[in-house]
Amino acid sequence: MSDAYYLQLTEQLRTLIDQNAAQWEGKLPAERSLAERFATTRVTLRQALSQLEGEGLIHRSNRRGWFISPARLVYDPTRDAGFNDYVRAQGRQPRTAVLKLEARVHPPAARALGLPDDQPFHHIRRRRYVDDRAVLVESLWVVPERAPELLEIYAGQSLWGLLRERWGHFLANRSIRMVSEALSPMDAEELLVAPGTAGLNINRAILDDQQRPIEYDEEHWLHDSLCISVELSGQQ
Amino acid sequence: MSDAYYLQLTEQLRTLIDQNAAQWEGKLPAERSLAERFATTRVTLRQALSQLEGEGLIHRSNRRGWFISPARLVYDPTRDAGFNDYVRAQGRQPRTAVLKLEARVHPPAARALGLPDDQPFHHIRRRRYVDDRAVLVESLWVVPERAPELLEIYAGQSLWGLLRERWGHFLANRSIRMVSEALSPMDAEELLVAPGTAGLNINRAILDDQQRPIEYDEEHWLHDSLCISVELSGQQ
DNA sequence: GCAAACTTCTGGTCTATACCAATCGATCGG
DNA sequence: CCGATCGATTGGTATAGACCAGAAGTTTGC
Repeated sequence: MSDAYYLQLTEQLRTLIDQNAAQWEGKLPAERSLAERFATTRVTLRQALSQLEGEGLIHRSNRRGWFISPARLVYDPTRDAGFNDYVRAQGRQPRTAVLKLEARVHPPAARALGLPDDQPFHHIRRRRYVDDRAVLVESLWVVPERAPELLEIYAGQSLWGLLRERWGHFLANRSIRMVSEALSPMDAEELLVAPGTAGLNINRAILDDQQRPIEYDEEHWLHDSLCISVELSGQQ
Repeated sequence: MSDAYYLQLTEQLRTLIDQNAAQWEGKLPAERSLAERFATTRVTLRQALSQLEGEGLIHRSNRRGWFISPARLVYDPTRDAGFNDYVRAQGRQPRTAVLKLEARVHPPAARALGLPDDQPFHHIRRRRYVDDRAVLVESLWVVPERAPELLEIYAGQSLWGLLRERWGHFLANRSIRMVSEALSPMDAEELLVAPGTAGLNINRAILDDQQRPIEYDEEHWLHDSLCISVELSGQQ
C-alpha cells in the first residue's frame, strides 16, 4: 500500500511546498538540506521529488535545482491558432528562440505530407517559452516552394502569420499525433532539463486552404506544461 | 553529455531487447541477472530500465518484472466510438472488468456536466484490457434519470451500446481534457503497476444528441499504451 | 567598475549492501 | 490429479557514502 516512506515523504513535501511556495520564490531548497530536514537519504528524497515531478507539481532545471511548476498551458490541437495566440489568450507571455535554420531532407516529414522521401525542406528549429520557462523545442519542415526566402528572413516571429502575410497561405492542421515520450538527450539539453525527462511529442501535418502541403511540425513539450483540451462542436 | 553509464546501458539494453524479444516471450530476465551481465548495480540498471520505460519500450507489472510493451493503441478522441470498437478495429482484443457499482455524488462530474454539486450519479468503475494487458481504469458517472436500472443490469458490456439500445440515447463527446499524471496508489494497484507510474488522465463530458448531460468519464491510462491521433476534416 | 579567475555548493551519477513482501515454482498431501 | 503449503527468487524500498562536473557566488586583478 502507501506505507512506503517515500510516499509519506511525497505528501509531506506537497504540503511543505504549498506553504512555502511564496517565500521560496519558486525554487526548492537544496536536496541535501531537504534530506536532512526529513532525516533521510538523498536517494529517498529524490524518489519523493520524482513522484511530485511526475504529477507535474515541480520540475527540475538541469543541475540547477527543483522548481515549482506553473499552471499548465491549455491547448486545443483542433483549433488552428498559433502558439503566440493561445499563450497570450491565457494571459501569459510567449517567447521564441531560433536554434537552427537550414535546408535538408527529412523523410518522416515528407511521408506525413504525402511527398517523396527526397523532398528537400526548409528546416527551422526553435525553442519556445511561456513566461520565460522553456516548455518546448520543435522542428518545422516547410516545403520550400511555398516560402522560398524563408531561411533568409525568418527571425523568430510567428510562422503562421508570416506565411499568411507574405505568401498568402491560410493554414489548417490536417493530422495530429501525440505520444508520451522520454526526451532525447538533445531535446533535453535544449530545454535545460535532465536527459530522459518525461515529455510529450506532438506531430502535425499542416496544409493550406487548398489542401496543398505546407509544413510538418515535430514538437517536444515538457510533460507538465500542457493540458490538452478539446471542445467539440455540435453544441448551441 | 551522454557519457553517463546508465545512458550507454540504456542503448545496450535496447538492442539486447530487440534481439531477444522473441525468445524471452515478452518478459525480461531478472534485474539481478541483468545487473550482473552488465557488471553494474541494480540501482544503475534500474535507472536504465526506467529510461526505456519512459520511452514506452518496456513496462513493469508490479513486483512481477519487466515486460516488453506492445504497440500503442491509436485513439482519436474526437471520434464518438466506444473502446471495444476501436480496439477491435486495430485487430486487438478488448476486455472489461467491472470493479465497482454504486450510487454516489461526485462534484467534479456534476460541474463538468453543468449540474448541481449534490447531483447523485450511478458510479461504475471498471478496468479495461487490450490483449489481456490492463491499460486503463476508469470511473463513469452516469445521470440516473437517463439510465434508471443501470446499476442492477450492468455487467461489463459496452456502455454506449447499452445506453443506445435500452434507453435510446445517442451519445456524443462534448469536451475532452487530457493531462499527463503519475498514477495514484489506487489506480496503480488496480492496474497492477507500481505507484507513481506515469499515466495519462483523460476526462470526458458526454451528452446525447439533444445536448442533455448523460455521463462523465474519468480515465487513467498507462502512458505507454496510447497514441492520440486526430484526423481533421475539411479534407478530400 | 568590470571582467576573469577561483571556490563552494549542488545536482547527477554510481557503488555496495540490506531487508521486506509479493510472487512463483516446487514440493507435499489428500 | 489437483489444491495447499513452503521455500527460493525477485522487485520495491532504503541506507550510507562517494565522486564529478556544472552552476552560482565570491574574490581577485586589471
